[in-house]
Parts: sequence; C-alpha cells; structure tokens
Amino acid sequence: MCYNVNMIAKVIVDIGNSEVDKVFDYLIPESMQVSIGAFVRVPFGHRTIEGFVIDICENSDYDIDKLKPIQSLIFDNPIIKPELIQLMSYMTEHYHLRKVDVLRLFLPSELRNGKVKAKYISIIEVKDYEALSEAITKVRSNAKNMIALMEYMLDVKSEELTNLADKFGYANINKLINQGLLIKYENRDLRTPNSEVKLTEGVKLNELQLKAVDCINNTKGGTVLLFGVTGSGKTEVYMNAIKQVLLQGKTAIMLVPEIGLTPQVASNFKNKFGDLVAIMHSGLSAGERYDEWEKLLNGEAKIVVGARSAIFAPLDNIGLIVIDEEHDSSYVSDSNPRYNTIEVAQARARYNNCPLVLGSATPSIESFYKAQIGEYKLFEMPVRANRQALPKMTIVDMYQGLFMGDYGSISSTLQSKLSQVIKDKKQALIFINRRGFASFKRCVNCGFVPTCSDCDVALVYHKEDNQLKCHFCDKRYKVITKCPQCGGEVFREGATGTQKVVDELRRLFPDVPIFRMDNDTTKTKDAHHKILSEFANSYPAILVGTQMIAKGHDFPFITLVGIVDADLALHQADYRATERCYQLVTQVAGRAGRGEYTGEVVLQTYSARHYVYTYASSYDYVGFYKKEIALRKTTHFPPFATIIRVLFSGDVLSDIMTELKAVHDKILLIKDRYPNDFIFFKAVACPVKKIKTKLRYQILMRLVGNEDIIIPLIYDAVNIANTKKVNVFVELNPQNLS
DNA sequence: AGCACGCCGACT
DNA sequence: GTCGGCGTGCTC
Repeated sequence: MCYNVNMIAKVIVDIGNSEVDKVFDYLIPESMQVSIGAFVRVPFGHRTIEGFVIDICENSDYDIDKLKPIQSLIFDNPIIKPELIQLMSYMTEHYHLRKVDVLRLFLPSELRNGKVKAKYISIIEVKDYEALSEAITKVRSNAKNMIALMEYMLDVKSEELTNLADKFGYANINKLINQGLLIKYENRDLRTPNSEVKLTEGVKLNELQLKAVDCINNTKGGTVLLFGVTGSGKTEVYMNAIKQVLLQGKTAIMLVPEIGLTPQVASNFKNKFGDLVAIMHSGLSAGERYDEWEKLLNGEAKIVVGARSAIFAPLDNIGLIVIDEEHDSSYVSDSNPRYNTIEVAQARARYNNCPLVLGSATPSIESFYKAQIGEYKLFEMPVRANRQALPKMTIVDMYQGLFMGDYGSISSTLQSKLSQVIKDKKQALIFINRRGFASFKRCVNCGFVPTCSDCDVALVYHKEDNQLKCHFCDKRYKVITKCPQCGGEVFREGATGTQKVVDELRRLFPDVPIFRMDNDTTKTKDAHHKILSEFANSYPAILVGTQMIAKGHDFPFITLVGIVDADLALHQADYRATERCYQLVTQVAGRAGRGEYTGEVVLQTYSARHYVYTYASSYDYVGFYKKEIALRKTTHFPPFATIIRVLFSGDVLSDIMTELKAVHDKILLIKDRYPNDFIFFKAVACPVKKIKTKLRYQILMRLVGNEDIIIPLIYDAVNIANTKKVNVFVELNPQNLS
C-alpha cells in the first residue's frame, strides 16, 4: 500500500474519555480522498474505531514509522465544517471541555456508533385500524408480547421498524404484516422535495417593527438586544430580518427555549419559508433529526429553527443568528459539555461577520447591562402590536388573607374574578410552578419528612397516583401512613402543587372544564398538543400548569391569569432568584389579553412588599433593572464578578475529600498570587448533598479581575485531580447552584 | 472506553 | 498446580 507520506491526518477518536481526548496522527492512504472534517475509521490499539479528522498537515510529533494508516472513510464528504472545527477549539479552551464531547454536539448521534444511517429506513404502519382493534380481542391472553405490540401500534399508528423490533421482536411484527394488519414501507421516497425560494407575504409590519428589521440588518457584526414587551411582535421582526438575509443568499439560525415553544415557532417559519426550514429539537425521532441535519449540511435547508443545540447547525455563510427569550435558562447547558449558547452564538457571529439578535421582554440583567454600557446595540419595542394595554396586575397579600379567613391556595379575590370569567364564558390560566400535590409530607408529632434514598431532597406527594416521588431522580415510594420515626399517624402537607390547585378549583367550580399541564400530564408524545387544543376549544375553561404554560402560547380568549404562589422563585438561595421571579411573573402575565379582550392578572404572594412585585406589577423593567444592578454591584455578583464553581461528585466521601483538598490547596496558591481578584473562596457541601446516589461537594469563588489569567490556572488545578472515583468539573456563572 | 498484562487467592 | 479476581497502563 502506498501512503501519501507528506500528508498526516490529525484525528480525534470517538471515545468519551479524557485519557484519549487528544490528537492522534494517522497516515492517509494515497487512494483515499481525506479532507479536514472527514469522519473516518481508524485502527486504535487492538480494535478499530471512529474518529474525526480535525487537521491535515505534513509532519508529526510522533515517530512517523510507527504511524498507522486510516482504515476507511465512513462518509464521502467531510461532515464537520472548518468553522465548527475552529469553534471546537474555542469551546474546549473557554469551557475546559473534551474535544470529543464538543465534536459530538455537531452531529446527530445516529451518525456515530457504526450506525451510519441506512439509505432507507423501514416504517411500520397500521394498515387497517378497525381490523387491528378487532384482532386484539381474539389473541390468546398469554401472548403478552403480541398484545403489547398491537396496543402499541394502535396507539402510535406508525413507527420505525428497528425501534419496533427492539421492543417486540421481528416475529410478531412479520406475523401482523402477513395478516394484513400492519404494512411496511421505505420512507426515503416520502421525503418532501426541495422547493424554490418562495417567500410568502406575511403580516404587514408596523413602523416600529420595520425599524427593528432595519436596525438588525444594518448591524454587520455584533449583538443587538431587542427589548420588546410581550406581544410586541418580535417573531415577525425575526422572520422579516431572516427574509432579507435569505435574499442575499445567506443562511440563518433561529433559537427558541426548549420547552414546548419549538413546534409553534417552527410552524410559523414553515408557513413562511417552506422547505428552506429545518427543525431541530429534542422531540424529533432519531430518523427525523438525521434528515433535518443532512438537509442543512448539503444546503437544501437555509434556516434552522430549534432549541439550544441548533446553534451547532452545519450551515455555511450565516447571515443572522437570533436567540429568542434570551434570558431563558435553557440556553445554558448544565451538564456534560457545559456551554453558554449566547457566547457560542457570538463566536459564530464573529466568524461569519453577521449580527446576533437577542430578544426578550425581560432581558437578563447581564445582557441589559451590556446594552447599557454599549457592548450591545439596544432596540426597544415598548408597545404591543395590537395596541392593547398590558394586563392590569393585582397583588394579593396572602399573609393578610390568613386573617380574613382565606386558608386555601386560591384567595377570595382570585375566586371572584374566576367566577366572572366563567360567567363571561372566557378562559383563565392558573400558574403554579410546582408539580405534584404537596411539596412534602411531614409528621406532625416529630417533624419527620420522608426523603429520597438516592438524593438529598424531600419527596413530593402525588395524590393522583398516590405516591411519593423524587423530583430529582424520579424514584417512586409508597405513601407513608405511619411515621417510621415515632409511629405518629398524622401528617401535614407542604406547599401546594398543581394537583392540589386543580382539586380546589374542581371543588369551587364543579361544572367548568379544568386542564392540567405539567411534567406528569405531558409524558406521552402528543399530550402537550392534545391538552392545549382541547383547552383552546372550551369556553369557559381553566388551564392549570407549571413553567410550560408560561411561554409563547397565544390564546386570544384568556382574560385572567392567576399566579398562585409567586414566591417560589424568590426563595431560592441564588443571586438570580429575584431576576427569575420578575421574568416569570412578566412572562405569565403576558398570556392575558392577547386578543381583542383586555386581560388582568392576580398575583398571590406572602411577600407583597418585595420590590420585585412592585416593579413587575407596573411592568417597569428598567426600574427593576436599576435596583437589581445596583445590588449586584455592591454585593459583587455578575456582571461585576465571575462566579466559579468546582463541583466534586462521587460514591465515597473520603475519596471526594482527598480530591477536594488537593484542588483547594492548588487554587489557594493561585489566590495568593492574585489576592485582590478573589472576593470569595470556600469549599463546602453542595446545598443538595446527594443526587442519584452521588455525593456532592464544591469549591465556590468569585473573581473581580484578571479572569483571563486566573480561569485557565483553575482549569489546570482541576486537571491534577484525575481519579476515576471522583468526577470534577468547573462551571462559570452556573445557572443553578444546587 | 476497552483490552491486555500481571500479580495474588480458592478450586476441579 | 491453574483459573480468575480486577489494579495499571496504553492506544497514533
């Protein structure tokens, strides 16, 4: 075999372990067309594995005679664009990540693991629904697997053959195909064909929206903060700005928060841009995700609409990146490859010399600060597109209510306003950001609270399925009737959750349809959509829900929004708690009065005099910002400091302590060199001391200067700790500190 | 991550 | 005597 001796491929092997997360050199066989970004198969030790070619050059630091050749190309064309390889370097350095972990973000996982997608995937569909439901009654009752398969198919209607076979085996499937109950077909032919760039005319923009589009398209590089009240028509602005970009032959990325919002925004974009849009979010099946990715890679699609990870879309020549609801915490990845989507987007915008738009009605304090000091361009949209006033907000002091005889979680004020809504045959939305029935059960006699055996948290009482559930690991427990500590049989229930609110409302308004939307009611695939569409068609009706009802939904008949317990967000021991509370309240309030009817909001709280509610109820974001930024400045929190958290987790306390001490001492040396830049430095147990059986400890610090020098030093300090028994990682300005 | 190499206990 | 436990080290 001949090798191109002048050409050596630098390869990152697809193994998720720090020990092998480095560049390995391979010879390129002369017959092979290998370019940067290629996905290859290489001999590695005593096996062959997959790898990514991140560079090609003429020399090697390794003994050239010992180099092995690349075995084969898995894909004819490179799958990682040069821009993304550069982005990998940026991210590994900036966030102290493994190269593989970053590379894996760039591809659909279906591509790896030897599972290069077959050209055709087989889909199994129900051929005759009636006959199948008929047949299920005639199957022997002990043919459990067969019955399960039939029930499953009746439920989902269609499914990929491979997935189905994993669950039920081929034999049963083939049997049903032969009986003519199911049908198999290859789905590649069904792919929607590429249509010409056909831009349908959308809504006519108002003057302010047009100005916003101009502002965006006139920004060459850099970040624009689009600060617009809820309902000011930001989506229309995005779509029109993107249209301009397309007309210049460029591409665009549109990001939305993870929860529920993607389908809605996606269909808006599909309507306007048709097949030029690719969708990327966690709800897609493996096959769908691959298809969308491939459309972007080969240029068939020019716009990607999706959640966080869509920022890594394989697009060339990006003309605009939009991050909607930029304050949303889902833009910060808090596991495995930890990164901040805004920072990554800025890196891509810089590379492409294109604008990045951050949109929000309640920008994060950090972002608004950057707009104030001129780092971002600020564009304000202070009025709703339909000219409706923002809904009037009434604060109900629940503490006062206690003296008046209001003991339930629905105050008399909220009750009477609900009655009015029902009389008017309109809709109400009740927001309670806690799922389950009650946050805990506690023995009245001795104070015992059942906790999870694997996590350091109290169990949440779920009345619906009469269980205690751990909201960290999802482990379930029987409801206790007798206290294991003192034998007491009387229990008090903790703070109200969605189930309890629904219970109370059913008692108050027995004839009104009440829907509940939370993690527990939206487990199945279509549940989301189903609940929302049923609610949309009922008048009067009440929708009770958590976070997931706070965003995006546009129901013109909602005239009342009730916030049952606004304080929940406030009580977190987190410097961002107040900010989050403000954002949540504003966001939920924005659901009211979106149609032709005015809306109003009832906000229940035990801290009625807290400044966050004063500002939120008058929609005075700037006032709130001024108060908050002053506080951040005097207390040395972001944006005036960088919080660094080094987290240690493992099974054995003594192992964790050894690592903790080693790293702590090492960082202490850094602190001694830069004493004025550290304003806080402490090793402590995490607030949640155990999650999924892993014990957790942390070193917390805040920096007020020389971050560019100190952070890399801290990364080095952490590198020394490298036992397999303890997992150690560094987080910058983490979103949650539990 | 895998997998081989290697050095100590209980078993057909 | 040997089968096999999993600690350590290496992979271009």
